[in-house]
Amino acid sequence: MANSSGPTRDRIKSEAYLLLQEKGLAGLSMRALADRLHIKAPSLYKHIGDKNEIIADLQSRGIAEFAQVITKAGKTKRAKALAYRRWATENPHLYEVTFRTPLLRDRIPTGLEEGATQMIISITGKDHEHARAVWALMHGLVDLENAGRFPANADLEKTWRRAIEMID
Amino acid sequence: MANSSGPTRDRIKSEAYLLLQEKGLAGLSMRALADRLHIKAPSLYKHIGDKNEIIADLQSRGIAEFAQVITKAGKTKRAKALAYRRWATENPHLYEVTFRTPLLRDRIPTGLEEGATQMIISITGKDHEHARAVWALMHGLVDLENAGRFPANADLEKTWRRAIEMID
DNA sequence: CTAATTACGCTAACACTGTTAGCCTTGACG
DNA sequence: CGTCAAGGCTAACAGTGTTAGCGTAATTAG
Repeated sequence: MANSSGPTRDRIKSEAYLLLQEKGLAGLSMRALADRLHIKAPSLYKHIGDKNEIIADLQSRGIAEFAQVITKAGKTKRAKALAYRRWATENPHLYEVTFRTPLLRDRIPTGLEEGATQMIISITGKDHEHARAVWALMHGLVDLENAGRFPANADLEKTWRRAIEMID
Repeated sequence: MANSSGPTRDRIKSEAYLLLQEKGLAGLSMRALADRLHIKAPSLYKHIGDKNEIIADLQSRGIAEFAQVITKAGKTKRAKALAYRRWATENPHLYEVTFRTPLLRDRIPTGLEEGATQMIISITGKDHEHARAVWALMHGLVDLENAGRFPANADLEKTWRRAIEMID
């Protein structure tokens, strides 16, 4: 048929992003993605190599978005930390694929990961190791919260306040 | 056949534990588990309700083991923290199912989760919120390390030292 | 002791996953 | 105008958890 508006690689990846945000990582199947583009799943492979190419693209978008959000947040550590939490909470699926899924380093643009790391270091104002500990704290809080690890009656506002005290 | 040594529910769960430790969560399929017990996958359902019953049991074992290990570790915060890391690193699959998989609260013994929480609180010596932040820090470090999130040249010893400074 | 019931194997099947092989039509280009 | 690639398609494979239904061996009831 060679449809006049056949999905290009970019169109597929954009639609994957929307599908992820709506249905989550578990809902992001090749068939569901193909449905949205009004083609059949095997046809996707005329444009992309495999599903990991899509995952890698989503991770790239996630890292870039994340860097944007943190950079634009108020410049205190507290503001940055709360922006981290806010973004992660509002984009749980993107967070999952970006920070809870093995990073496909070979398939994301070079420098992207390093750039995000440098940004965190510039915020903490100290060395790599300190920055990593701070990142781990933020990530741990988000991860445990998103996984429903904290009891329902847990005071997360207060928990984050405590966490921010630790890094200040 | 009604095999004289037919697998009881407990035997299935124990074998699942071994299979998890050997092959990881992805390798823990009902068919692979059945193979080890020399039966076919559908026969498992004569003894257990569904796979989640197995997952819940593994989570229970994980929490119990974890509590044991941390309790028995030296009594300084530093010793406890290093024991946390050690256990997580040596049992990555059990850690994954216990702390990276949604907790099946309805199906684990009552009090088990709360007991583990109390233990952490007793170590930090402060309130629930502080304990949660400390836990999040440990978990975040382990999670990022296990997911290969830190660059290959990262000095993780130093990172943990920094983290321990934060909670002391 | 026999009859009935329960326990516990089995195979076949369903709906789902990512992915490959191979076919066919359409549009572009020499 | 013929050739060829682009990009659809269906059928299929191996894997996942799970259900239905069958058959037989062990246990229990009368």
